[in-house]
Amino acid sequence: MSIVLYNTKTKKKDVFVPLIPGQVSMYVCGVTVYDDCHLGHARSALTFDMIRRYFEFAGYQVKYVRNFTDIDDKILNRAKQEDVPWHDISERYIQNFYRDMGALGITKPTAEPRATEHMQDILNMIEGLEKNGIAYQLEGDVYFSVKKFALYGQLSGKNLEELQAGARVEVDTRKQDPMDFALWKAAKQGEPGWDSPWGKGRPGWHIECSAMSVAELGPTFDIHGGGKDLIFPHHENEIAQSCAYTGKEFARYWVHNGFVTVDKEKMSKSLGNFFTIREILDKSSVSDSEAIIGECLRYYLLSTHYRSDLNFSEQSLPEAKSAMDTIYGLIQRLEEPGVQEQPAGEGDLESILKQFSHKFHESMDDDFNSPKALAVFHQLRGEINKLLVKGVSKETKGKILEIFKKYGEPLGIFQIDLRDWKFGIVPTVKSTIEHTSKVSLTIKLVDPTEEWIEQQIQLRNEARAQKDFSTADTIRKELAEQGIILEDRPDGTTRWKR
RNA sequence: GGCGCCGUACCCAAGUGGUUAAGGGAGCAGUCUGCAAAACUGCGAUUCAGCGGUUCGACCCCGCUCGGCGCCUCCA
Repeated sequence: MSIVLYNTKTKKKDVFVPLIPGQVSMYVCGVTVYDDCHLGHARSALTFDMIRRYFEFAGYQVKYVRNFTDIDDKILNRAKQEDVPWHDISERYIQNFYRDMGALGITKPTAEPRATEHMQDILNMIEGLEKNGIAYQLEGDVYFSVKKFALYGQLSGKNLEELQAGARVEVDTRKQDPMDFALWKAAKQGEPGWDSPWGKGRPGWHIECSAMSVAELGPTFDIHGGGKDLIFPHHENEIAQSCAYTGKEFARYWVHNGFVTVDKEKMSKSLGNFFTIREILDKSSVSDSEAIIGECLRYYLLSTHYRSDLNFSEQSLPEAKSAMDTIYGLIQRLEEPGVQEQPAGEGDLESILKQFSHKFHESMDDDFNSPKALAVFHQLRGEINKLLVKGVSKETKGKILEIFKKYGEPLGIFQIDLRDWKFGIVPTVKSTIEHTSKVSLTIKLVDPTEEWIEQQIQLRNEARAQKDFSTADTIRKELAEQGIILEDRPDGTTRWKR
């Protein structure tokens, strides 16, 4: 089966045919490291992590490049504010980025170039553009002449006349055309600068991605990704620069993810309606619940198609958690040794698993339809639960368990060891005021030892045996207050979970 | 002003020119249970913002209207 993906360039779903059979080369715009990343950044990283994982699941070898913009006005401003060297800022937020992505189970790309490490590539490209007559110098700055690139506007569906008509930017009158964008910016007093043919300066934002993608993946590569807010002007500019420089096709498939919104509005710094990954994770009172919240966030983000916007609200995480609990509950039952179960319900297993695999691939092959894939998981859950009621052998349970782990892998869910999963916690996020980042996330948790829990259960079951139900109920209630949930089995034994 | 996206049950959310319109959360009822919990079973949109059109047939295609949002400035 072939994978089909929506290509912004052609505005339709295209069958994916890689440049080199069996391999995928992909470049994704990373973050500018001047602050902690929020859910919106996480969504982009997660979308392409899922795409990468699924390609690998489908047998491709993936070259995945995601950059860091580590020199930029925002970084310089922040450094000025804090009165620290600019690279302290970028280094700090690169580390924070890793920490947050780690919690979300986002795997590291195969290469993570930083703009400052590719200064020579950037300079070469600008010089090349200047030689081609498509870039011009202006008092130490270098600009790209948009009019000289005929295909400008093709990706975003904009044309120059309309852009000019609607331009609300204050026009730099020195530029040949208001739409021309900076390739190189001359360093102002006190600002860091790199030597160049035009004097000390630093690269413009757009050229970095062109230079780094071409340096890492060559002039033409398969997929270029990013948030849909980057389509114009960032990706439009990248195409112009790269094609004008190499004379070859740039990215073959353009993939863009939708926004995370709050009250239907795009989550962003300027509106102040953002939730950082850190503030969500930090509220977790028990250290090892971070992975759980991470998976819940992942499940939540994957429960909407990557191209749609999704609205973050107070119920988002609790709903994801409840849905995941049902599957981890099944995993728990599958891991139990079981009581004298005669395998009576295994007859349909083969066809159930075959169906599942087929539907899973069908969903993901169709433009990475993760919400559909999750639905397929829940359908499997129902089928397996029915089988378990009838009785299933230990070997079969193990086999099913492997399926959940294996197919959960491309989505990055159901990967937590059962003993670390906590059924009792409910991550609740409360946004008190509209358009602010006020978050109160409460996770009620305590951590009684397993021995103590087993002991309590034994006491309770002794009471139950003597029909002393009030004592039994008291014990159950006390355990419940500690986040321990009891489930009595038909044979008189008791299962517990946190 | 230009370009574009979205509106599916109480909430979240897939989807197709003819299907029983997935799945999750919440809810209700039943089975099971000492009671619970879990699991299972059943109920829940005769309908896909509204109105027209195309069609043998549209929620899906086209047009308009209403409502929401995005890009055009840094933005994942």
